[in-house]
Amino acid sequence: MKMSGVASRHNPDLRGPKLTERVMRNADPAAVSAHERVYQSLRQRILTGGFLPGKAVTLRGIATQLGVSPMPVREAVRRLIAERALELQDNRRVTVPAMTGPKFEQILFARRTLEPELAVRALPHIDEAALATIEALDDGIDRAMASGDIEGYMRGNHDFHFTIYRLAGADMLLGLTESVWLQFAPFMRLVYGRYGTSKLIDQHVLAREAIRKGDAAGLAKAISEDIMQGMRFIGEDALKG
Amino acid sequence: MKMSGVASRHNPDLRGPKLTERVMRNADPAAVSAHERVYQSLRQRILTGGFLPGKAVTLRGIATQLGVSPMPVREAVRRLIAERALELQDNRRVTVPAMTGPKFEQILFARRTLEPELAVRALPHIDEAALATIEALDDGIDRAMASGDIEGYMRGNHDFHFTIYRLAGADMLLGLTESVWLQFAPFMRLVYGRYGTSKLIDQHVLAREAIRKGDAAGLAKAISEDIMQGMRFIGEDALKG
DNA sequence: CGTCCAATAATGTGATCACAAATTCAGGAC
DNA sequence: GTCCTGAATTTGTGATCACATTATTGGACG
Repeated sequence: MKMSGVASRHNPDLRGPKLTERVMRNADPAAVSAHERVYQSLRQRILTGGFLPGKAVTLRGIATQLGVSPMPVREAVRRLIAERALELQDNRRVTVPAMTGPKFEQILFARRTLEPELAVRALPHIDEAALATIEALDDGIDRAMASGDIEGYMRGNHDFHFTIYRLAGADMLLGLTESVWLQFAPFMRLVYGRYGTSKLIDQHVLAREAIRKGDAAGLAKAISEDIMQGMRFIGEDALKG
Repeated sequence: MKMSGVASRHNPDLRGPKLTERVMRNADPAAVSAHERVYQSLRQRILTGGFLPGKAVTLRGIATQLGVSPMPVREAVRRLIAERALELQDNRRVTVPAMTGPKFEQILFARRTLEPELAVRALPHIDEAALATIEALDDGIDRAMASGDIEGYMRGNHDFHFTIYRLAGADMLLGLTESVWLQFAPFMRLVYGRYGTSKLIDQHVLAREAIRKGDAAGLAKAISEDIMQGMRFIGEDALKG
């Protein structure tokens, strides 16, 4: 159980027998740091509802799962805590925070303020190719909804919104919005898991139309409606359940 | 220069001679973690303009300055990067990000959307004691302005706004706002350093009046004006300089 | 069968080491 | 002087260790 002084158990392609013989950092120049990979992995998992709110997330557990040492996990988790995607409670346990009524209401306010703005700013930059991508994403959402693929629906919905928002070229506002999504996604997943995706209505058609017509006011309204509809659906749970 | 296997050079009150004899973690039950202290320290320094935009911040440098090992600094810095208070460039250097025109505009939008809302939400919870605190802070600001104490002015201004905002009980929106402040504070300091604080006008009087009268619309307007005035002043630099 | 309580394991935190990549520095050529 | 170039130093990153604290477990007692 102690396992003292043994060469890295983490990096798979480690061969050298001596302790510091071969650390084998990734030599690829385009390589990305381990904590970045861990971050992206955890982030994606949170956004698609891969973690249950309230359930503890352990550093060593994630590290083993992802085949890295606890170190990069610490940095990734710290980052996600800063973005409020994770929460560090007094007992030092790291969990996905639970939803509360007030928090839900604040998220709704933030979304309705930020996202229509981002969409409107993006509008002039949505060319034919981008529109095609967006519509393909929406079609994927419909398929996921029809087949009850919750994770696919959530990933598609996120991608649909953010491929639009990214085109606004408003990094700072985009960052705020990303943080907001990280905060409600796990809860969204909870509700969908309970009620399924069958009751969902694709509100994105209005947005697609507004984009095609270059109608800024219409796009803002469509995004706002989409937010309201989706959030009302899960909000029925938030305030009561 | 190898220094292998020597007891901690960091924690000052370390006495034990043997390696793992005495790590001397803080035994105080109300103790806060080292990275939290480092975080608060760096954060305060950023908010009062203690770092120059563009200047590199080194982990070991901060660690030495604060008398801790690089470890907690890494976590604090990672957190500040997530809040966009610091920036990790490709060369792996950590710096305070520079201001750009688009970023300035987005910050302005975020502030004008979030802060009046927070103030209005706080209004019902501002009692006599809180109002006294707020007015005392504003008086401090006036003194700092008069004496050209830029750092004092910035700290006072931050505290003035956030003692109000905190009373809104809207943690999530407050977090977004904190992140926004961290992003413009260093630049604000730059401008003040160039032109001084003498041209500033205390716009807080209107806010104080609105609070006393319980006038929500008036408070929102006052906060909005305060933001516009302060940001316009530094914005003259942002877009041209 | 439930309730303590001691022992055991697991977890977050901080320190240190090793290393590759980046930066800085020294000195030589022009 | 300026520009190069290779050595020396510094820096961020990942791994590992040590430790206090928190959770969990396993019986003994009621």
